[in-house]
Amino acid sequence: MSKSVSNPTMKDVAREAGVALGTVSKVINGIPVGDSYRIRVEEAIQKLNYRVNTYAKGLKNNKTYTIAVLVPNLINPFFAKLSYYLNIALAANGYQMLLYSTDYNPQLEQTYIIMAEQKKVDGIICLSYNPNLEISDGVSFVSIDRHFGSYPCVSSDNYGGGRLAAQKLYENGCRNLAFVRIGSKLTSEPNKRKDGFISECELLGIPYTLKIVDDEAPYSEFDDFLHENYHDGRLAFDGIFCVTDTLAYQIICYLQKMGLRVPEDVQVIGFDGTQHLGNLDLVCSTIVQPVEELAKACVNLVLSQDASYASSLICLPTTYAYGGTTLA
Amino acid sequence: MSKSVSNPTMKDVAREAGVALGTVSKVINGIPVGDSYRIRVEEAIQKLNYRVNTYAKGLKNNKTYTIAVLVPNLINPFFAKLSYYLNIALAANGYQMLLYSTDYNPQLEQTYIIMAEQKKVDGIICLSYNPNLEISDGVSFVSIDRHFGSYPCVSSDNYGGGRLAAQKLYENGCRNLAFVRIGSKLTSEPNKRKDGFISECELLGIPYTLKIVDDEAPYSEFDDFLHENYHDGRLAFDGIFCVTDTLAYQIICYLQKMGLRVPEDVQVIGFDGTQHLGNLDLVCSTIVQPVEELAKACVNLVLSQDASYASSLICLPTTYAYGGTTLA
DNA sequence: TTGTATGCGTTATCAT
DNA sequence: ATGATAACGCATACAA
Repeated sequence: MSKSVSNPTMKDVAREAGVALGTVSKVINGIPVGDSYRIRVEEAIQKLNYRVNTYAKGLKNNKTYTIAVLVPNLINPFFAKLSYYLNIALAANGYQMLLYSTDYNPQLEQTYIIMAEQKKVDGIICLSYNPNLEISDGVSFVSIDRHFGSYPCVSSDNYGGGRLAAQKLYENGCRNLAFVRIGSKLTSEPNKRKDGFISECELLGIPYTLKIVDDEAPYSEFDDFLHENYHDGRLAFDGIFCVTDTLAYQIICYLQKMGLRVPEDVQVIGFDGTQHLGNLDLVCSTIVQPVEELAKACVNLVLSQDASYASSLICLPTTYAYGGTTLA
Repeated sequence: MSKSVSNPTMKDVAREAGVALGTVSKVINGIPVGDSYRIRVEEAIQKLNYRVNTYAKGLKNNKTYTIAVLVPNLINPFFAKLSYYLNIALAANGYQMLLYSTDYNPQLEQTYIIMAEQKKVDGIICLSYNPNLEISDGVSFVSIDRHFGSYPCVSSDNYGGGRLAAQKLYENGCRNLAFVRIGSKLTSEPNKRKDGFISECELLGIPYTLKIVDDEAPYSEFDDFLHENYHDGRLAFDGIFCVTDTLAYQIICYLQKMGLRVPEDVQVIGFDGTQHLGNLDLVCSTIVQPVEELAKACVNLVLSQDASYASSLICLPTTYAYGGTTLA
């Protein structure tokens, strides 16, 4: 009985305005109706504070104007920033965002994919390292940073970024480099940071050392690594490329504890472009991922059901930014 | 025709299994049916890769298992962390999260509220400073940090946090304090940080200075403020309480540029408990907001339609954490 | 131009 | 225990 009070429907609006159901629908969807009708309907909508029920609408249209976004978490500033720009890019296109935080848990990822499909989202944007994700046919799916079956993938130019890092260290006078990463063995786009780095080192003809530790290993392994390469007050390297800014931050702490000065004794470059507290200084000199453009690319892809993008890899250019841990 | 291929419905499952529609529904909802039936239905579901359409379900049940979350952005680590824990707390209750980033734009906030209502979410959790937000009757609404009409509000114990800051500075030997904030004039819970601070200073009988600058003012006003209180190589204060960690970070930069040592010459306390890069060291000594508990409280409130919580204010205790910018 | 009737996928109320 | 059917709120093809 009080149904009409708590949740007015189109029927209530029609009754209030004294018109037929179809007329109300037309007014709502901007289909021309007689002015006097339109005004009466609009007044009734105001009066009842009517809101269209997007569930009923979606049921009819098979369109929900909702995109699911799966990220590992929102604690990592890169994921947070990405989610933020995804939200904005989606909103600009009239879409809303269902956010799922997966904590890198493959089972959870699969669960969320299914939930999203059940919600009949118009597409899924997903940052996952899980190679076995199952996505139902016909779902518009875009992957970030990991190439997935026949789905399009958006990523920074990690290879180019790796080269750029080596090049910048070289330009700043480094002649003996190290690359450090904590690393998933899964093939994913960020792995190419190493490849690009190596390629550039060899092009430049300078020696380099790699230190890649297991996903589960403690950070202290890096401390050990540094000490192993520290003799007579000098580090074996004069430049270190870290696979992320977070790692760079750690490495810098270790270096400072060893009494080494950054950048005077060792220069350090990270990757991501992370800023302190979200919008202040850079954490370190870094290869910046174009997060806003990544987000836009994802949204464009997921919304354009253009099959010609299937299997394609969209690589966006990275840039170098000085953040105090290199000479320039 | 190929409808059944792209998006199988319960009807398709029923046909495939050779049972009636109602039987399928029962299997899906765990209502007991004959074993042989259940198995046939389950097989058909597998075979067709059937997914319930939550829109149709929501239409029937008036329940969507979706909560809308409105935050200003995900760039600020506090908001990001809050959203993260909200997501987790919601998931733990079987709810999904529609995230809206408002950029402090009141018009956008209102638009998103309406969108959320149209999506027939089961509730809204909102961090907004907009005093004029309109929420439809019957919508479960929880506010964070700002008390709103007759809706429940969840917040840290900002008053207690302010007192705690003054107290800790005093314990560490400070005898002349300053409070700085960049501040909305809107009444909101965080304003109580100042009140608590003042109250504690007066209790302790120590002098204090307030510097509250306009929302729109540049940060450099703080630099000016510091210089105005800097004479003969000494700052007038020996302890500064900053309304957020972000501001504390800035203040510390200014102090260091002036050649002052933190914490030897001046001690600084922030508010929030922000960590560098999301999960590493604290930015500064700080009053920590219990973000995870805040999130849980919001979720409990928004899900429990208990009217007795109307207008109530849930204040969660803050704690002090040493972060290197105080003596202890 | 306006009103009526049907169906979207699901659940729940009935008979069977 | 199972199967047929109405209803949820909306859009649309069609009739008036």
